[in-house]
Amino acid sequence: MNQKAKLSDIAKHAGVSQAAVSRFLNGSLEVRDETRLRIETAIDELQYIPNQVARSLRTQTTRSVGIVLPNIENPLFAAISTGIEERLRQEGYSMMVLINKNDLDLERKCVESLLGQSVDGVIFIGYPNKLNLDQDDGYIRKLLNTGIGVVFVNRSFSDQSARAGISSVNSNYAQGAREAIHYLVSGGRRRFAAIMGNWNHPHSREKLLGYQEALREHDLELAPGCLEEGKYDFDQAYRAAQKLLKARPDAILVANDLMAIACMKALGDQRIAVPGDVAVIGYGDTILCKMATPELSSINQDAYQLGYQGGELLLQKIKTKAISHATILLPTRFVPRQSS
Amino acid sequence: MNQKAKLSDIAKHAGVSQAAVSRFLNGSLEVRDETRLRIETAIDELQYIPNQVARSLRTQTTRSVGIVLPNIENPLFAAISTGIEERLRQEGYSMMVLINKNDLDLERKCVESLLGQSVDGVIFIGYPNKLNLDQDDGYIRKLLNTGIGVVFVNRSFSDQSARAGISSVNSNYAQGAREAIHYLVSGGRRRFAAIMGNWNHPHSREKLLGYQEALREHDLELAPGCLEEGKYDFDQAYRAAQKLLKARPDAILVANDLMAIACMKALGDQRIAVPGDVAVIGYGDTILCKMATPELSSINQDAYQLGYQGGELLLQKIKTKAISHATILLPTRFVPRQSS
DNA sequence: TAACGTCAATAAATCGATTTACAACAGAAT
DNA sequence: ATTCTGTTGTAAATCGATTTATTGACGTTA
Repeated sequence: MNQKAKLSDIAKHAGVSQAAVSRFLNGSLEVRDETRLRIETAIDELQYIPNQVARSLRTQTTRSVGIVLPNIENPLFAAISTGIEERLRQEGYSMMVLINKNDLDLERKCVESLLGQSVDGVIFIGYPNKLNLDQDDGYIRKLLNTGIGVVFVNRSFSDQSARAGISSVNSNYAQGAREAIHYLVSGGRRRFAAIMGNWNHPHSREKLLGYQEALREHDLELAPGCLEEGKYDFDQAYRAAQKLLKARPDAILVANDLMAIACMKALGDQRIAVPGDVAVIGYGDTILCKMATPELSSINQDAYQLGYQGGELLLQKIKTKAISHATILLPTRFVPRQSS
Repeated sequence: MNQKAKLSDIAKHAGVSQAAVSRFLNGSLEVRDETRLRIETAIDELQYIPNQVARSLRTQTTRSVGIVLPNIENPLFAAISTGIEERLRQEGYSMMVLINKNDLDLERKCVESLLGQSVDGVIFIGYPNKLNLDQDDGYIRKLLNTGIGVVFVNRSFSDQSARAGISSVNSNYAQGAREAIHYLVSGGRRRFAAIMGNWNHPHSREKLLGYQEALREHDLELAPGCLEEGKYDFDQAYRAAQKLLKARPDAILVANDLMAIACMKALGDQRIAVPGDVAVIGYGDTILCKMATPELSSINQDAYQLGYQGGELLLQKIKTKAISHATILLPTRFVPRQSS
């Protein structure tokens, strides 16, 4: 276990001052060719790697950001994280991943931990399901008060007052939802039903609003008994589909692909043909769509891009120290496949 | 944007020395009740949060570890990461996630970055596909030389000499594979075929060896033309399945669940009944199994536990500074469902 | 009362970088 | 030769905590 070299060792070995080495490393000011050469060989020979901790202490910047999300196993969040990582790595930032398990108390602890670590920014992904409006954003405001950048990706604001200073990237959920309805109606479907996520989940509501709005344009509506809550869970969605069938719909809109597949399974088990008798539309256009039989029509949401843009917004905030905020709304689009 | 309080502010505000505050925070030595009280109120009033960067510089320990993995979107890796995060959070460690994209050069850069950040340990998950044996573990040895803990999770050693000092947690891939064969044979299956991942992928080989070993015990074997490479890809697996059908197998073993579903789709498209004509077995026992129709038999691998144990091993290494290494092999087991 | 031991509090050094203020030295202009 | 400019190098301060060595207060014992 060899001792790691530090900057003063390099300076001594190269016969120059520490400041010279530091300037060389950061390129802030020029150094003479000869000096540069000696420093370079010294760094090479001693295998010097700058100590980022010491650097952070002095510069008050860590080149690291925190990512807070409900869980990594949700493919949507995983894809968003990938996009973020890609953009951040391009600029040499690294990312600390904290999991809030959909629990606001845990999220508060994550934020406190991040405050101690002096990250340069924080990205919140997704919306904690277990939601108490009153306890929400005290810690988020505290975060903002320290002046570090905050970005929401695929997350709505519970409290509008917190919006100040927070940039966000979200999907235009209603848009793709409307497209799907128009497609189905022009294909002759008339009796619509829907399986949504959680009633109080903002994105679930947006999707639903999109469906309803487009239906109204065609003088149609979701009849009573044609709306169920699937809680984003496979088994619950299966049961929800069974209930919906009593209303004899000819098209079922489902808030994500996983539940849509559960729905198709329920239909199959009842010998109901897809798309013959009933069309099924998922949401997210994930890899699951291709796997299903018949292949699942869905609404595409570019998760990677969501993350990439989120990373971009955060970097801008960090670099410009801007107090203002940007709001990006990425498009969604209907992707027809065999199930419709 | 209020200035954050630092330790010296607390000391001044409470009328004590910095050392007293530090001792109070770390509980290393006792402080008088009265002093303790004054410090506590000072911390409370000034909303003090210790600066982890300064602390790290002084103590030479960051309470953070690096996680290096090919990508987050693979459900196996995501589940492993979740297990790691859980165990690390229990001890107050946080995790930096670096993605190597299956590229050893990128992985080297990840490691260099981690060296600069002075993480207390590094966990490598999974095996980089693009593999050049000669260039492999220079940087891993460098990592070991600095004395920080290294743990492999679900990753084999390319170079046995590097094994010294590295702890590892892996699945006993062959075991579950053998179980599956025994089950199928006792169910009357005789003509076996397999779709593996990549030929040179260590885990793929382990699974295959398990299959072959168990087949030999029954005086059976994988006939020529009954082995295809699916590259862990849906479409390739679909084509691989089509080819295999020429050999008229009555059971197909597939190296992961995704490819197994592709295989079932290929069978369905040829009007071959599962499990009537052919049994299909996946690997991983992921959420996909329940989604498939018929539900997919698979071999369970406890990914979360893999990660949790990996975190545990790393923590032990960090705390004891042990040079020795532990090797954990977790069991896998066959889970029969409708497809067999 | 002097001497001693205990215990809590303090002042100052330290971790490894960056950065400020200043010195040294070169070459150009006077 | 002297002064001025502009460049490059240096010493020392700094970031915010921990930790060592030391002091000081207090109680006990001889």
